[in-house]
Amino acid sequence: MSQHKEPIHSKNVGMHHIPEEQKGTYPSMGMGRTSEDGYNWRKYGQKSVKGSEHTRSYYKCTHLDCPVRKKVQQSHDGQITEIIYKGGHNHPKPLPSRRSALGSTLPFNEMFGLGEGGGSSVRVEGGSIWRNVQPGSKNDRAGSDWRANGLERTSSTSAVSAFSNPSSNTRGISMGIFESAGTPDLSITVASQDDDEDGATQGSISLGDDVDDEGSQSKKRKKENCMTEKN
DNA sequence: AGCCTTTGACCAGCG
DNA sequence: TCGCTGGTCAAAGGC
Repeated sequence: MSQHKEPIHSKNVGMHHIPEEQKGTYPSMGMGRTSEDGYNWRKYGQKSVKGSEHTRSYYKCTHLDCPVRKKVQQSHDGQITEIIYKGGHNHPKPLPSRRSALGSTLPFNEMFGLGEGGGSSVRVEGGSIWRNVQPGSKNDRAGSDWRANGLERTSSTSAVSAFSNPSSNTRGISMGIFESAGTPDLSITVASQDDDEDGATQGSISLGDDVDDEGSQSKKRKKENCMTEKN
């Protein structure tokens, strides 16, 4: 498997500044089937894109009916330059006891290197998109791109502003939520800092109704209902 | 025994 | 219409 793959790969999302905790959280899985979001992912493909400058890996949520797919683009350094989620989970997070749902407890900002301003961008297509804006970083451009893409493919109600006030985003995390076909349940939550019990993780994202914590979910749900008024 | 990773090939969409 | 890129599937191997 990927037990002892390349250590360089294992840090993926963490970029360079990986807290020990995170390292510990990522025992030694090459890329982790359950990484950032705490879900189980199965790699189903890999391709070199952009002249082999970047490698794009394709992951699928291993859950039975979960259509969620994830694209992880990383440079030769093994650094994740972009993570793209497609769709939303329609199931709760798998229990950590199952196999390796370790990332479930990872701070959102850390798991993507947001806290450090690594430079990786994460976006969620087919439902919600979010990323960290890193002024001065190469991603700056990507930012525009991302946005364009998001709007492009999801020209629905842009609840962006109504969602999370861009002005109060803790670490410059801008996010937008869009409704898309095929993603009935999708909820994205950004715990700025004043938010609820997400205190443990200053930034958490929940795609689809998956958050395991019910408490916070209740609150979140309210928000979600406001914007993702799917039903 | 089961699940995941890896690699190659094939297909679809776009320029 | 041809070529290229991106995305997905399937088979084999490994842990």
